[in-house]
Amino acid sequence: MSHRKAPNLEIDNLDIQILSILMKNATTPYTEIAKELIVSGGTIHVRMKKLEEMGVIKGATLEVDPQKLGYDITAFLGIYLEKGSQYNEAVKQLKNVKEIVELHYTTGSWSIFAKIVCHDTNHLREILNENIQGITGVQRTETFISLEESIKRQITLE
Amino acid sequence: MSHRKAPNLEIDNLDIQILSILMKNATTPYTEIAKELIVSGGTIHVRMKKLEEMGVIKGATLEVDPQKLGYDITAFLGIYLEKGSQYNEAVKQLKNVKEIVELHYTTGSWSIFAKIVCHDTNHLREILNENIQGITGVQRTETFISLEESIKRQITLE
DNA sequence: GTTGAAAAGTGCTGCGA
DNA sequence: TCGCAGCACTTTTCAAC
Repeated sequence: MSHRKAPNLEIDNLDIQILSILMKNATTPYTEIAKELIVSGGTIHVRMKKLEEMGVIKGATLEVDPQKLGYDITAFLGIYLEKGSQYNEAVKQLKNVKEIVELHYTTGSWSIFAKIVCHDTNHLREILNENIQGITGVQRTETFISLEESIKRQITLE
Repeated sequence: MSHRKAPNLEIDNLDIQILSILMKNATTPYTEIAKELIVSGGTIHVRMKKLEEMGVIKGATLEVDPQKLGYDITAFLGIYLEKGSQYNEAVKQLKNVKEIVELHYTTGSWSIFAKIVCHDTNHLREILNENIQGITGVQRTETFISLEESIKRQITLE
């Protein structure tokens, strides 16, 4: 009887521990992870390959300090749409606003909730007036400026 | 006359281009970046070292898909404090709530604005009731659940 | 500051258990 | 399925421009 063993699609404790280490520092060498978890480097490699194939790992990104690059203002925008059905079209246009780094379709007061990073308050006003208020279906917006980011981290696994 | 030359603390166009490439994919080899920008691998290394020393680079993190790890709910919380002066103490306690991945001190309706990632609606309710409502100074909270994350990216440099 | 190449360290692959 | 060992590649260093 033919019996093809599918790659193990379960995520076990070892996988979680590997991910936990790399989520904090993606440049940690496999050999160091292996030593810490008391397995071989090859095992780390196999597990990482599995996790990539499963789509659990979306990639590795470099974290930069926006302030050091002249981006001083982080703000949140609640956007009211005339009709909920305009969501897709609005998102399409909002994708062109490079200062928007995160955008959600949310329950509650607003249809759209966005996080935006810009140089200063003038820059923020420009984006609001010129790029966002002009989008089809956008009724009005509420802005919340972040005065301090006290927590910024990834989810803690398990 | 003693004249110590400080390391060049300016960020030029080459630095920006290097950062842009690595912000999309932190695993891009230096040799490949060098080839693309038509400089040597050594130069990339020197620039990266400078950017690290300047604190522009905060680290590299592995991006995972929370849903594939059983975290299905992303929500935003607006938290009202009785007094603004309770902020520091509240943050200290909120840091222990592992499901909170981002926390800001904001202008507008709320004192605190948080992003939270959890398993399901029950888990969210648990955190709200048991971990957040009990914190000193927390008056009430407003919850916005993300039904769809349409944009998630880093700032576009220059 | 940049280059190019040598040295050190890491990631990858196949065989064996 | 895991671990070990050799090979390929990348990062790091350094003398010279």
